[in-house]
Amino acid sequence: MPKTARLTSSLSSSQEDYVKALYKLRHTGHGVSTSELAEHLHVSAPSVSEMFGKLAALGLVSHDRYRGAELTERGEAVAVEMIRHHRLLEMYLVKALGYSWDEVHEEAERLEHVISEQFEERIAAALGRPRRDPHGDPIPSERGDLEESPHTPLTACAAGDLVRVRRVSDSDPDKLRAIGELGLQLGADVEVLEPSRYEGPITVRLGRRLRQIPLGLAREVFVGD
Amino acid sequence: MPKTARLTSSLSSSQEDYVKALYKLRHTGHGVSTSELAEHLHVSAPSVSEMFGKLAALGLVSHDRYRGAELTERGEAVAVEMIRHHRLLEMYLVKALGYSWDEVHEEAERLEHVISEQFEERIAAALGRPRRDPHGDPIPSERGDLEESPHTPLTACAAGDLVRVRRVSDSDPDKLRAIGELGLQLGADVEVLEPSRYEGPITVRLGRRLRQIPLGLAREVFVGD
DNA sequence: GGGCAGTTTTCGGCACGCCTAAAAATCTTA
DNA sequence: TAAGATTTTTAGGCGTGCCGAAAACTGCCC
Repeated sequence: MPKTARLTSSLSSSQEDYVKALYKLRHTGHGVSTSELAEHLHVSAPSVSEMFGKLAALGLVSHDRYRGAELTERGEAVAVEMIRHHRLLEMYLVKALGYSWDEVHEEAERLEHVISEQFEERIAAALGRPRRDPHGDPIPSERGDLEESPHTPLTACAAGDLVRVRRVSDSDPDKLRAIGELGLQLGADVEVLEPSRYEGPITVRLGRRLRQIPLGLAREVFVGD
Repeated sequence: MPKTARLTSSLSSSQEDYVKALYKLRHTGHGVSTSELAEHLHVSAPSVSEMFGKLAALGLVSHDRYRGAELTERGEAVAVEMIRHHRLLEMYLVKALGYSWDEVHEEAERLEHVISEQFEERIAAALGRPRRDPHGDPIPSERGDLEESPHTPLTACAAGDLVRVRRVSDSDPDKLRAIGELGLQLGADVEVLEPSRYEGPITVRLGRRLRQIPLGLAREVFVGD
């Protein structure tokens, strides 16, 4: 049985970005709308409409005209492969090259489109095949299995809750940096002293220190036990 | 004094490839010809002609119509920056990720266009700021200084010469692999027993072993003392 | 110095990925 | 359910990087 060629062969960076975005937005009931994807990728609706056609022709997307698009099984496999690249790269940049968690996204975003399977394999091996990236997001296995991300936001905690930081949203580098400076590293133990009131900050205990976590940051932090 | 922005900002991968090629072929007396560059890059002459215009408009190239093109000082700085990226990446792939010297070129070729200055700096630091890449080619300094490559081919040696392998041409991965398998690593001590006769192999002593080096491989190996 | 070979540039065209404006379809709601 | 609002698609255009064919130029040789 010949080893499967990389799924992403012959896709352009743009196409890969569309596939990734479709995966990220897939929650949306039945298909991702043109305008939703356009906003997410900062392109116009016609650009998305056009790309839907191309990706459908490639068999990566099923497109109900005027309704929305969804990844096919093959499209999903491509997306998961891209996510594996991205998260492994982020982990490698942090662990091997000393990047901070707010610096990795942009670099990984560019690298993920050009690395070979060999590169992927080598950094995975060098890292000891990690299961999570620096933000706590799960790294898909080589076979494409992908766990779910922790999803209880710190804002959902009640006074007295004892929780551990499990994941931070990687959407905004500035917020990531701020969260890091507050000491909310992955694995940090947090006791919630006072939940947010009137959109104000959450008061927590972190080790011996008390901290006020602005609501805007607390929403980016996800916890578990 | 503000730090100079990266010279390669806003250049496309193609443009960077043209600049690199112009640097590589620069020996050619007065300017590189359209057809020479076209052949080197596997594109048509019209494509090169067009790109000469664009690079000239960017101030990276000076173009004598119908005569040929040469890098300007700025163009040369861009080329050296690309070469620094490329050679640092090759070294990193070998030293940090276990690539062999015949596997690195292609990967570096793709990565060099997308890495940030931060990435460059981090891998340079991780490697201890190496002066040579895995093939023995000099790595330009951050300031753009570039030594010359060793250039005495093994084929120029006479019987009895005691030399050391200093550089191997990185142009052909297959030859590189073959050269490695013969034991001609960088730094290897070689005694030339019998130079090539009638296009036949060169006989050398490598440690305790005698080796026949086919002429096609010997031409890729450069030596010094 | 004129012709001719070979090289270089111009011209017209194609695919890609993007855009705006306009047309078509769908959704909403009175 | 029909008009108006919204969304999506089509149409037409632009820049990049590539191509082949044709025109323009250079240089060499008689």
